[in-house]
Amino acid sequence: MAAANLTILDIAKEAGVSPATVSRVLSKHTNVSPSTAQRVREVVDKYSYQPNSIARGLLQRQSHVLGIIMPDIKHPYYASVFSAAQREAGSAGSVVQLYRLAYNSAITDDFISHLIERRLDGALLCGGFIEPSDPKDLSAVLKHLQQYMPIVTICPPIQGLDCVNIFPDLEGGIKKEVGHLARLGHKRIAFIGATQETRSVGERELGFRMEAERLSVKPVLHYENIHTPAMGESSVQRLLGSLPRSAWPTALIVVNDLMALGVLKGLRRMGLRVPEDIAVVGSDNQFFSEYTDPPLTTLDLNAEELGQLSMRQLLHARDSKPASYSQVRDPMLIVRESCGASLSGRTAALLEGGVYA
Amino acid sequence: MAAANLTILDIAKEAGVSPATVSRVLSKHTNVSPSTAQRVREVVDKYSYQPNSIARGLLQRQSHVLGIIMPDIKHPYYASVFSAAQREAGSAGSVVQLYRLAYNSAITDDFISHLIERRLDGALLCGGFIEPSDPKDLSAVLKHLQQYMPIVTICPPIQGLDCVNIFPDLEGGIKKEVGHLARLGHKRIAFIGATQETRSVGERELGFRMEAERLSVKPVLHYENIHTPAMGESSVQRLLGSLPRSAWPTALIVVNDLMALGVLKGLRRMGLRVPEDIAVVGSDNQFFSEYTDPPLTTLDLNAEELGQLSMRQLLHARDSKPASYSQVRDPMLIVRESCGASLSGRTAALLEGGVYA
DNA sequence: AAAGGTCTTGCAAACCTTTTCATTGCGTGA
DNA sequence: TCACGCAATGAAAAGGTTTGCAAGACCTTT
Repeated sequence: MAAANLTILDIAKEAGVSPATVSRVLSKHTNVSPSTAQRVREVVDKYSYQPNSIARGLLQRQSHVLGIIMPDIKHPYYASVFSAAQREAGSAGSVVQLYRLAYNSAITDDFISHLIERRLDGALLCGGFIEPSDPKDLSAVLKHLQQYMPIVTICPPIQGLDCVNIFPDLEGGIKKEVGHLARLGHKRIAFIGATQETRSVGERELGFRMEAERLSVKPVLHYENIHTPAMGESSVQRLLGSLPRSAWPTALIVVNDLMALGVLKGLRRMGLRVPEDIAVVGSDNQFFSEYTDPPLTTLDLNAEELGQLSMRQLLHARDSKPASYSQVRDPMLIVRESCGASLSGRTAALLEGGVYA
Repeated sequence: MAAANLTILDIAKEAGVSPATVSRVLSKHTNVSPSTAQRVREVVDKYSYQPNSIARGLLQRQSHVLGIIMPDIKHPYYASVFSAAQREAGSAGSVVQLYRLAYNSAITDDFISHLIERRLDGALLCGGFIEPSDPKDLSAVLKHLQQYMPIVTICPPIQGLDCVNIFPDLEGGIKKEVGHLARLGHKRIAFIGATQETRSVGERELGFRMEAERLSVKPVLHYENIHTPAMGESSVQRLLGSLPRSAWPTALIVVNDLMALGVLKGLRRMGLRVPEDIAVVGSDNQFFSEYTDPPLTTLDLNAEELGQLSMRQLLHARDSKPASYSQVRDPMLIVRESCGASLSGRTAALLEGGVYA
């Protein structure tokens, strides 16, 4: 297949110079006379020679390949992170590889081995990794990986692991939502979570519990196995079905907008109006959230910024530049119509420091 | 960073054998005595040694890396294709890299050079690439790439290019939709397209025109620049705004479900009911299409199958196995409520050979 | 007992590039 | 004119693995 497989040696011979000179012309053209450079370039063009980046990588100990680990590229959140990270890497002349780590599977040594074997320049770990039975396992495994390449995590901080971590403050975000709903008069609020991404769901739940207590709002928790729209649809039916109407929550906080999409449909099927009968808010603003009926009040996590920033940090770390830092991003409340704040929306949004869109 | 950087030589020395033997133990353990193998494996485990796949790649002329070229991983269609392709590659022990080729940019020699430089094992080209001014350019550029690696395309077939091509029959798909709508009594149907993905939109438009003529349905064409939900929203307002009410189409075929999402919102904003006032159908069933209000009648392109199949073909080609073939997939009409067939839906769906979901 | 196998292992080449070091040639300042 | 510095170039090593070839060891068969 690789029919035209000529090497730097062939080019050198044809141009009547040494391979070293060709290499110099092709990379940083230092100390090579214009006439020679010209001649070499002509031969290179003539045969449209492409240096073999594998050989280069071997010598330079840099593959210019970054790994991105995430559970599901089809999830819009991950797609956004990935897209931004890819772009950032690309503009630095590097390329990204996707490694899938399923939602409910721990990071095994085998998995790590794959990454090491590839001699990646760095790894971006994105996703609320399941906390293994012994929390030390996770950091131990990742520390092993760290001996080979820099890593940056986009998930709730991992205890005992020293690396750049960039993640939104989910706990604070949910508090904003609870506060917003409480201010609209809701006294009984339910949280519909998913047991899948243990750690990121946990942060949200914590924020929910704390703020609910602080504001004397009665919390109702409900969990489903996975977070798909279908699960959202069935979960809301199950939740409300299990409660006497008098005990129904008046507002629903859904762990992510994908499930909220299903929740909205479930409520529609039950003949309930949103937000008149029950308010619904999501929690990770996706492209479709603006187009649901009614448009979904939610939290913007700024996934693109997360991806770009973390990749930038990873590249810095690879080039052993300093400036590595960890930081927590502040999610922004986006008030739309599903929370019932339409009339006083602008005011309410202002109170939470969010926007009314 | 790569602190623990020991080589096969170190392992060989420690185990008291030659590097060749270590290599043999680690790969296909052919002809190596059990006791030696045991000893080597112990040392490997002790130091948790990982062979350098870069060095291996150099020698074997196989990188075990496949490239996937697409315009936008955030688009659910591409995400699905990518996801399935990644999975398929992964189960064959290979890894995928994403290369982004923006919607409106042609495949340049520079771009191709990048791929060649990386010495990929193959490339998957996914997306309705803009036909360059001279159609021969495209196939010429790709033929150049083909000299270095096998390629598989997931787009309308490219004239003059001999490679495996897997793509749904968009033309036929739209015909099914037109037929379906005509059967429901629609006489004036509009097609809302996007000028972005010239070739795949073109196929759809062709099917639309042909079938509209055959069935004596009056077609109305309308184009927008890019296909985002926002564009869908504004486009439908512009389309209807430009026509006297008496000339309004009674049904809208939207080039993809992302835009249809916006169209639905635009109609809602104009106070029009779907499907009572105007019917809407999409054309590439996405995860959210089932959850719109009303649920969207659309065409299922089976993106996952596309991704899996094409990657499988690519891997076959890499291993120079025969069985390469091109094929056109038949999109399936999914009748939901937005087309107004809810009552006779099951029947109508049957007529088109689709499903009623 | 000799000849011929089979199994195991090591040697060394090969993969293709980059980079250090040395060499050559030329110009310049003393 | 001599010595010195600098620009341009080449030779060769290095990077880590795989694999063809050959050799050695051990066993079987006649």
